[in-house]
Amino acid sequence: MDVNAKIYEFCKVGNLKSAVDLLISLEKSELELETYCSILQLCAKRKSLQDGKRVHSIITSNGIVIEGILGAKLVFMYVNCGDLREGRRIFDQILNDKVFLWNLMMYEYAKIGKHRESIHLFKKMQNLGIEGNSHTFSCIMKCFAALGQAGDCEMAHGYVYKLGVGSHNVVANSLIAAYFKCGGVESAHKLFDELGDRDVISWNSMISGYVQNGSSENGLEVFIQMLISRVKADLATLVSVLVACANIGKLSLGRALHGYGVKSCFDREIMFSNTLLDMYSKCGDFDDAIQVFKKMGQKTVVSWTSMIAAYVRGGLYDDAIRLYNEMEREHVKPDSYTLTSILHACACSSSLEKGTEVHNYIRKNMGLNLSLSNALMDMYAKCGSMEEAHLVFSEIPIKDVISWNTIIGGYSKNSLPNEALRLFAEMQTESTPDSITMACVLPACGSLAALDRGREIHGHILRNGYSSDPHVSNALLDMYVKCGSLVLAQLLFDKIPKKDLISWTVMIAGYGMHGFGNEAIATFKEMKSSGIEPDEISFTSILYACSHSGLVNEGWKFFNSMKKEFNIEPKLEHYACMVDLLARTGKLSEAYKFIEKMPIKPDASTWGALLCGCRIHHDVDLAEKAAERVFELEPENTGYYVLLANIYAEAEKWEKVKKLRERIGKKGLKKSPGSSWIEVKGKFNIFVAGDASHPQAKRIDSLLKKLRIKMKDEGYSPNMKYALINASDMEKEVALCGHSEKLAIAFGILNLPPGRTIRVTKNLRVCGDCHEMAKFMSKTTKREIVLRDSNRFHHFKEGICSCRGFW
DNA sequence: ATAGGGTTAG
Repeated sequence: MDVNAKIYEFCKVGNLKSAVDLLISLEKSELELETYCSILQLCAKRKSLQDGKRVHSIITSNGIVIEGILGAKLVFMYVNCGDLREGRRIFDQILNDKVFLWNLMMYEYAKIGKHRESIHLFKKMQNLGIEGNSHTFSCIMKCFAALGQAGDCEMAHGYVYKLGVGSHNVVANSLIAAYFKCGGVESAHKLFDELGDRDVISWNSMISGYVQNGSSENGLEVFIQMLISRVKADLATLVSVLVACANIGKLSLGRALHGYGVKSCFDREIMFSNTLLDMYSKCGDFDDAIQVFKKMGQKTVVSWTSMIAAYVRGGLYDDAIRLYNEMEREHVKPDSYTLTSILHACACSSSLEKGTEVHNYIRKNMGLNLSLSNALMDMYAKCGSMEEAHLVFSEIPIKDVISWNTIIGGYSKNSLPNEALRLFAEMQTESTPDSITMACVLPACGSLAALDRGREIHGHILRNGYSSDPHVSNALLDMYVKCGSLVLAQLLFDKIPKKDLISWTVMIAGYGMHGFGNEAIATFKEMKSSGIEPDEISFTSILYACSHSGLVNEGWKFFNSMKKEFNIEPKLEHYACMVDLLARTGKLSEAYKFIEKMPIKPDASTWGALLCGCRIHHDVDLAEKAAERVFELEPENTGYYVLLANIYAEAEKWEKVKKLRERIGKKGLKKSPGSSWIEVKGKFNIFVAGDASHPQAKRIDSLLKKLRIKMKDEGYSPNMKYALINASDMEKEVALCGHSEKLAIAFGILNLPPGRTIRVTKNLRVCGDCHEMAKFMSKTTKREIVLRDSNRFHHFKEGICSCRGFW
């Protein structure tokens, strides 16, 4: 038998080894070109680059010119075996006019994402006058779509029709998909309407096109049309329709599709099961999601990730982390989706330890991308670790709006408002803020009481039409409340068309902080009658409101209704509110008994609330009891030692003050000096007690002296009731109280136009002497003074304070 | 005598 025929026979039965062995064993052969072709063909089929290369070198050493069909075969072999570079080298070498080969090269580039190279080849092909066919266009459409160039899609569309291949199903289908990817929904639909012969892929392209363009409803509509047209749904159809169900919560349809899929044996397909699992999870049916997960024969990283995400969605963060650990034990490698999910779980459950572990895993195994960096930042921020968050932020080469929002929101929430505002300013030069940015930065204005800055941002919000976003309007509301402008908050609140639980809670808390207990209660009732159920946070707000206005009976009613009416178990903060309320109103022993009977362990702030009440009502004995518990629980908190020292001082128990000072002396007390600030013309002026470094220090001092004399003349006795213990060294301040809030108010009187409200913010609670003086100042200078201390607001007007002594 | 259109997770 002829050698050619022998090799051909080996190739025909797929015996590549024998074919190649025989070829190698031949001396300078006189094989026919077809023989080389058939053996190259088999190499391509087997993807055996090694054999292909051998054959190639034999061809070259036999001095055969590589051209025509043999050249094409060689290119095909190299491309198929994954050596695109060598394939391209030969492709460029041979003069070729075979459309097939051009298509092949274009496809390969498209496959690896080099869409531009693919289009480049297409243009070259056109220049050479080689006409494309349906394959050419389906490929080129995919490239245009991937680059998102809608104009190109239309151009190609016209071109395709001129050549007369447009009616070809494959081309039409790829055009439909391309239009969807470039946002040309209407063009896609028109094309589909005009398409005479719609196959299952035409329908699938429409369904998935709609779903991916955010109109799942339309996708389902097309699916129904498809059923009516009696086109049989395949796996891809089901996957797209399940995604649509997941997007818009169509659980019952999803279930029906589950049944259909099982009947069609798609439940063996991993893609079907994964999509199904995600559908159940997004529709809130965790039990069925778990069932699908359990029954899956094989699980990919996608399956695990979807299940983890399902737990995260349901707030079961510990379960999510548990499942992640289990996945690791099964040696399934997480990808960036898994990691963002698990980081989110760590963020929401404040698991800094696990979060850091995940960060280390990423560092070691894969490196960061933008979503991962954003998720990491969020995790660190939510765990209160802003240094780490900023480190991640600073290492992101190209930050997106989410990166900025995350870092700004992180600083805002972690009480670093100046950092938040600084980054917000920086963001405006480097990126474009969106509505979420507003909701992230506004709390920073709130915590600084930066009303002017807050107003500026409000302007920005109005100019950009962000006001209808509920997050934004709630953040604005909160900002105005915290900046002391309750009237503006009220106006804004009334204008919110759809008030949610947060809007109501912010308003209730606002009324409470400003001393309008009855308004807070009315608002709470209004909220209930509008059909919104309070949660534990709204109860904290209403209880605080009661305590700031001394409404004992109402407070008890709300506290008791929590469990009875709403089945909400009171937490530490609710107990603390009640202790605060009882203690402030002088029911000290009742407060003490209340703490003793608590079903959960009281913390420092519970006892601290009692201690506070003891100061107001001068009960040294109970104060000592409460203080001992506080010191046990929070030995490092300076404020409580100062508080007890003041209680002793007010009772003139100087020996005890001395002893307390000695006790602290051994520990070494962290200083937290009182400071107050006031915003004038957008600039913050910060004052620290006894600090004379302010440029206007002399003017302020002489104004205060004048006021002090006037106060005396009008019968205000120099106030020795309030013992003044200096927080930094626990020494009695013998001289006149030089507290920061007085300085700031005086500065406001000197620098703000008459009639303008003076808004001062203090980091600690207001001092008694300052409180008295502020009353006087409001009367004698005919100014409204709004003072925010660490606890609440004091509105001074005509010698009266809104707190009516509850502070 | 070789390639093609539609498909899951944040």
